[in-house]
Amino acid sequence: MNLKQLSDRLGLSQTTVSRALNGYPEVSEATRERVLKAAQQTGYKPNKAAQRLATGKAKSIGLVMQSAPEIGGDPHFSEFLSGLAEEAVKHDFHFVMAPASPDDEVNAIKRLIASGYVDAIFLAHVVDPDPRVDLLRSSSIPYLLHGRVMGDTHDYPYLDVDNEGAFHTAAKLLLQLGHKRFALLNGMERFTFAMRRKIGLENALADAGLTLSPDLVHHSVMSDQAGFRAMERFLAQPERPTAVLCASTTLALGAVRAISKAGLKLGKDISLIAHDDVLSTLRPENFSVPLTTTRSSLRAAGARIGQRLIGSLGGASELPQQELWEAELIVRASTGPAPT
Amino acid sequence: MNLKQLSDRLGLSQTTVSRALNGYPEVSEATRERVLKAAQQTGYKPNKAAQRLATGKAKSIGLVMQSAPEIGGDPHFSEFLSGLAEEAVKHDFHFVMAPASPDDEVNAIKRLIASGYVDAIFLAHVVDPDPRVDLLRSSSIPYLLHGRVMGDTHDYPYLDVDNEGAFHTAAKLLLQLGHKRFALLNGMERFTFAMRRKIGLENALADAGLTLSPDLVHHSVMSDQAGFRAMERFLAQPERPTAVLCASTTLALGAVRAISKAGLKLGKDISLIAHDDVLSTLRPENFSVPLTTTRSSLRAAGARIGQRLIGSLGGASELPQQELWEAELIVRASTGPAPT
DNA sequence: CCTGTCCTTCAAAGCGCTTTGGATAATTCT
DNA sequence: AGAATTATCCAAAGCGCTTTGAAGGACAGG
Repeated sequence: MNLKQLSDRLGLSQTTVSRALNGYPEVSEATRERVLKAAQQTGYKPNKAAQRLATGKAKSIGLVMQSAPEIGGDPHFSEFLSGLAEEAVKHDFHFVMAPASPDDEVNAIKRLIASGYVDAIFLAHVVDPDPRVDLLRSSSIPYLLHGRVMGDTHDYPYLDVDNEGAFHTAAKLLLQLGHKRFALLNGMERFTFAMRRKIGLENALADAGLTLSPDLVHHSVMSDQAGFRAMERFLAQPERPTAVLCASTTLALGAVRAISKAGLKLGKDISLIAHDDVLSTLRPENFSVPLTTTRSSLRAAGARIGQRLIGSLGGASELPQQELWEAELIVRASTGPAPT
Repeated sequence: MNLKQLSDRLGLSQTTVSRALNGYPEVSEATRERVLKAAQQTGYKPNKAAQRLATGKAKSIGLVMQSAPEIGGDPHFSEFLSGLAEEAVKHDFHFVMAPASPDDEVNAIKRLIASGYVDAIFLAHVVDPDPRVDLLRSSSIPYLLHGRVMGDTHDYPYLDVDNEGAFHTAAKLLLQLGHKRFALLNGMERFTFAMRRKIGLENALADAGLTLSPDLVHHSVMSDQAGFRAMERFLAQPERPTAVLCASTTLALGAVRAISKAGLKLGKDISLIAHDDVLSTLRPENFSVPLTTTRSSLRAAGARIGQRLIGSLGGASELPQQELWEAELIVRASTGPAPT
């Protein structure tokens, strides 16, 4: 069933039917109702591709999804997506996901833009420098980043968590508790969120006249397994750390396991603070020793990004708009005074 | 840059340019090269919406994503997606994801089909009866299920794991070890995968003249938290179970925590077998006591589904095709003889 | 030199929708 | 009553692509 068939059946023109369906005022209430009813009965749904072609709008936002055999699914990704979806479903938007191998992301974005399938583009996992951001900046399609590049040029729209501040605060708490030897369990080095977290920690240490030993810094994907291995390595050092900052609860899971395996008590022999993205399947308060965390909901970020992206399409101001969310420091049992 | 502009610039007709680009034989090699080069230089990318409108094909597969404020991100979902993406990226396919609230999924599928945006549809989280499956069956769009409805009418294409067999086997192992009192930590009751797992366990017990106590069955979302709570409840029973079957490693995570909190030793006081979807962030071999599991990779299933779906569009046989994957039983340290 | 073939290219129609610029009929104003 | 609005509705163009049917040119054979 298409527009033509529907209008033939009603004895009306396509114009009128289209207008009736889309709420234009130039049709009488009587015919509008007639049209609506017929559309309902016949199950008529407009063809989006045609709509898109005619209007240039399609109520869809595009995102490229990194895909490679060695990259597994990321719970952070789906947590974020569920927030985005929550907002999208309210406005009848959908997503177009273009999978791309890591070295082909720029092209994937180009294709996405040119495809005419999407009204706006979302981008995450910002690196520095980031060619994808440059591309988006020079294109005319609306977009929004989750995260930002390094440096102070803030002429592009983003939403980011204050990662530097979060780890700075966390480190300060540990310093106040008397800790001197710190370790960092971080995400992949190339991501700016990881860079900023490291900087936050380093600055806090510098303020206290301390430095971060390169041997006590680990960068990797954020899996349970990676956390375990890295923590085992840390503990094997001649002078082992008494304070650990951890970029995610999944990493913390492994780290905690390594700690108890070594016979150490969390919150006593060793203190740990993890960043908590509020993953629905893994809560820091449910760890055997509840985790002190810097918290910022990934899902909420997704929802907010959806809101802004969809809002900007509705004709809201086009100004580059930035948003920086502070993470909450939540003290639980995994932190305590430095052992003497 | 569109086709018309490109062809004007080349002094050729749109027809010729289109044919050159799409590899038709009716153009001379000389002009084909000229066209290809120009397309490259100008960065011409065909508009997918127009292509779709003209051909009816769009190299895209659709999926609806359940979204509700109370549903968080699901690591299983993203693990599966990464498999699907792996295959899609090979064939330059993309996904169209329509988020829908749980009570609106049928409509979301209808919209997806009518939208003209997708060539095929993928569906997961099968329930029974499942109106979405009925809809797909009666529509003419190619589709594929991950999972299947209950009953023996197998006239629709699916790929499923033999959940019943997996839990049957797992239960048998525990029975051989002398266990008599079983508990089940399952996924949501409405999903057929959960139903089948329960049946597998019940049948194995029945063969041994045992029954499953309703007090020792728990259905919920598969989160760490849910696993913890349920296991605590199980352990509080007057006669506590000595064997536990667990529908996922995330549930097992919480369950194991409850067990150690109660001062019990896994693999000794209590045995546990979990189903392992091979989530990249949570490996059963890395649990403090490595977990005995029934294993079946979700990511592999995603890749296989992508392969079949994309293949069927390429004109392969349209026969309803079924596939049932056996899960591997992998014995590790979380299972041991029943305590006497 | 003319005709029949093949090779290459093109004009135009069509995919299903929106939207511009009228046209017609109903209503109001003078 | 006739003129000026206003309320409804419509024909046709256009979005960017593919594809059908046909035309023009080159080349061989008669």
